[in-house]
Amino acid sequence: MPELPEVETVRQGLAKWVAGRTIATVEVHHPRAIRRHLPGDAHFIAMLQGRTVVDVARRGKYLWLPLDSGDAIVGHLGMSGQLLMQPAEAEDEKHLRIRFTFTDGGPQLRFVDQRTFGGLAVSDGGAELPDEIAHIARDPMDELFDDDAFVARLRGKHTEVKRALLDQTLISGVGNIYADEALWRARLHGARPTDALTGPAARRLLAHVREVLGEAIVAGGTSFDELYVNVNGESGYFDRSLNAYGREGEPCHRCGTPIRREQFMNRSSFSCPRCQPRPRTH
DNA sequence: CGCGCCTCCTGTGTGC
DNA sequence: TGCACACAGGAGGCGC
Repeated sequence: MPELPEVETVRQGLAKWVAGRTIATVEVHHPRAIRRHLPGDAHFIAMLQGRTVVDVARRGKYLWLPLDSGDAIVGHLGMSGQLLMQPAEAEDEKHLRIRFTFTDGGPQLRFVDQRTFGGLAVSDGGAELPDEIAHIARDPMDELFDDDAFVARLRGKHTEVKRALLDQTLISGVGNIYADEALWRARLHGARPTDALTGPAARRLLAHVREVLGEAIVAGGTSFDELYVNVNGESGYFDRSLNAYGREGEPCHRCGTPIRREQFMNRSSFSCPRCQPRPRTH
């Protein structure tokens, strides 16, 4: 499930393989793959053909490819999206949605997406920061992320701490897996109310978020199945380092208590019953 | 306006 | 063996 470390791994691969190359052709194989782009496929294609990719940028779980035109390709992988570099002769993937070829005749860029929660769009004049991403907060790996402002906003919210970590307008890039991992490291239950967190506790949590994201980037991300791979089709190996996510019934790596699984926000949450006691409810 | 629930989508695994 | 259903979950939209 692509979160910040997986998207950053893809970004690095794309930067290496497509920066500086000029787009020759674009094929759209599925209508849902083009997101929020009202003018349609023809316009999407026309704005991209003949353009040179200048760079590959990321904020949170969003990627964008600034073009020499000043526009940008904006992408989100959703649940199952992949951006793959493939030789022209490679067989089409079952869920191939968009294909880019380049004027140098080298490897193609393919957007492949089983569940079609992901998609690409063209952002008019979005090379610097696409409008489509303007509402997304900076992520904690961004050197301009404001720790003080984050702590103040977090503590000012009237919600549960895991909900806040998943709020991409507060802090971006954290999804279900890394939220659970950061909460485990911080010894906090996800249902803890944000307005009851002390400043130091909020700062410790942020430090743990940053630490787990950093370690996962080094590992190339977390792959449970074939749905997340880098641009060369390779899996990340951070799943070996997980302490909470997906470990229901297995011993906590700190205290040995079996990890519990709870339903939260219509999805699974994993935590240690002993290290992360549930807050008292009133 | 803040908060939280619902929905989109498809392949895989499980239980009867 | 086959069918029904739960599950995976990011994020936009909408209702309270």
